[in-house]
Amino acid sequence: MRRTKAEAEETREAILEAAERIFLENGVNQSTLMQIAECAGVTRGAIYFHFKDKADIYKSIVDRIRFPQEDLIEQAQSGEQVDPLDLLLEAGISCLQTFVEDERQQRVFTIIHQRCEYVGELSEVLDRLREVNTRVHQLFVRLLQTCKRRKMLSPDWTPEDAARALIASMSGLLNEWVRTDKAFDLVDVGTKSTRALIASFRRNADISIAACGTSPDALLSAGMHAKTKEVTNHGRKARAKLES
Amino acid sequence: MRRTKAEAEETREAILEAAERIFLENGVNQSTLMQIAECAGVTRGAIYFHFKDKADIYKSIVDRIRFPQEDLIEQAQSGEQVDPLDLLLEAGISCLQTFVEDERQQRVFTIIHQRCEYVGELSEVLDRLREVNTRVHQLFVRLLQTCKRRKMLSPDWTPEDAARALIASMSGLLNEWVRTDKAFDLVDVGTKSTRALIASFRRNADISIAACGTSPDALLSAGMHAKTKEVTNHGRKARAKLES
DNA sequence: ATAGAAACATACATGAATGTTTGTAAATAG
DNA sequence: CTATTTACAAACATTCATGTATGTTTCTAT
Repeated sequence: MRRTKAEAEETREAILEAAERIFLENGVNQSTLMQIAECAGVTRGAIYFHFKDKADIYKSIVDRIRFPQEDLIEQAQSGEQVDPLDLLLEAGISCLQTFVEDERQQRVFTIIHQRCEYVGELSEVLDRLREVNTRVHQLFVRLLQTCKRRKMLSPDWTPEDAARALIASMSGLLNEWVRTDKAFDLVDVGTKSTRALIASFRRNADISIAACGTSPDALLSAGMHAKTKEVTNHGRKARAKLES
Repeated sequence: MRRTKAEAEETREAILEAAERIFLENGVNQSTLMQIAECAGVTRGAIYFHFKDKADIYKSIVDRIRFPQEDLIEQAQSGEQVDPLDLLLEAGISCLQTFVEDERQQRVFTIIHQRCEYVGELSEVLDRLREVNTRVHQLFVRLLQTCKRRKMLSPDWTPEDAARALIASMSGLLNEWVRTDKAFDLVDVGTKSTRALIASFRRNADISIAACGTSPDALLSAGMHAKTKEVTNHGRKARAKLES
C-alpha cells in the first residue's frame, strides 16, 4: 500500500485538513487522533508516520497559515515616507479585509482563541503567537515614534500606549466577529473604529476645535473625509503593489 | 469524620478555590480531579460528593463571580436623563477600574478566555456568557438609539455598529491586558481608547473642523477636555451612588 | 530485477482519568 | 439515647487515548 511521494503529501494535507475540522468542532485537547484519522480516511498509523504527536499536528496547522498581523507587518514596512498614521490605518483595514476573505485564517483563528488550552507542549504555539505580536507591537511603536518626532502625535498618547490600544482594538474586533458568528460587517465597523482611534492619535485632532486652522490637505490625509469604499480600495492597491 | 454543615461548606469553597488555581495552571480539560483534590487537601470522593463532575465545578466557579459587563449594565441603567454617551464612557471606565481591582475576576476571566475548550457540557458556560453579552449589546443599542433620536449620533454610525465597536474595544482591551500579563495601564489606555471611540459617535465630532461653531459647554460635555483622573473619579462617584 | 526503504495498516501494551461502589466516623434528628 | 443520614475516604472497575511494535505492500534506486 505504499504511495508515491505526491500521494503521501496528499494524505499529509488530508490529515491537517481533517485535524482543522476536528479541532474546530471538539477543541484541540478533546480531539482524539482516532477522530482525526477517521475524518481523513486513514488510520492512526498514518498520523504517527507523518507527525510526532497531536501537538506536532497543531503546530503544523498554525505554521502553514499567515497571520493577519503578518500581512500587516509586511504592508506597513513598505512606504516609510508617507504619514505613518495613514499607513497604520490602511494596513489595519486591509488586514481586516484579507481576514474576511480567508476562511482558513478564520478557522485557525477560532481554534487558537477558543478551542485550545495552552499547556505543556501546546504552549509552544503560544510562544510563536507572542513573538508575532511583539513584532507587531514594536513596529507600531517605531511608526508612532516617528510621529512623535514630527510633532504629529497627540500629547495624550505615548507611542507604547497608542500601539497597545491599536492592537487591542484590532484583536477585539476579530474576536468579537468570530465569537458573534459574523454578526456584523467587520470591515465597516473596523474601519470606523480604527479611524476613530487613529484620529485621537493626531496632535490637535483629539480636541475638535483645534483642527480649524489646518489646511484641507491635512484633513484629507487624515482620512476623515474619505468614504469607506475608497479607503479599502486604497488598501487593496497598496497590497497589490507589494505582491508584484 | 463527618463534619458540621459549616465545615462542609468550607471544604466546598476550598474545592472551588483549588479548582480555580488548577484550571488557571493547567486548563479546564487538562486538569484532573485528583490534582484539584490534592490542592484542596481532600480526596476525590469529597469532590464527587459536592459536585456532579468537572463541568459542574466549572459552572459553579463561573456562576459565583460577577462579570465586568454586569457591573456595566447596572451602572448604565441608573441615570437615563444625562447624556447617554457620557454615561457609556463613565460606565466603561469604572468597569475597567473594578476589573483591575478584582483579582478573582481576572483569574476567572483568564480561565474563560485562555484555559478552556468549550465542548459538550462545558459549552453551557459559554451560553451564559453569550446571554450576558447580548444583554450588554441590547443595552448599548438602546442608549445609542436615544442618541440618534436626539440627533446626537454621527451619521457614520448605526446604533448597532457603534455598540459592536464599543464591546469589541472593551473586550479587546481586557484580553490584551491579561494576555500581556498587565504590560500596560489598563484604565489609562482604556479611558483614552474609549473616549476616542465615543467621540467619533458624536455628530459633528467625527470630522474635526465641524465642531468649531459649537459652544464650550458642548465641548465640555463631550468629555474631550476632562483629565483622566477627573473622569475616573466621576465614574467612581456614580458607582458609590449606586451602592447606597 | 531485486534489495531496501517508504507509506502506511494492524495489533498490542500501557497508563491515566473517570465514575461507582463500598466503608466509616461523626453529626443530627427524633 | 439510638437511628439515620451526612460528609467524606478508600478501593475498585471500566473506559479510552496514547504510543509503540510489527506486519504488509508498493515504490524506487541501482
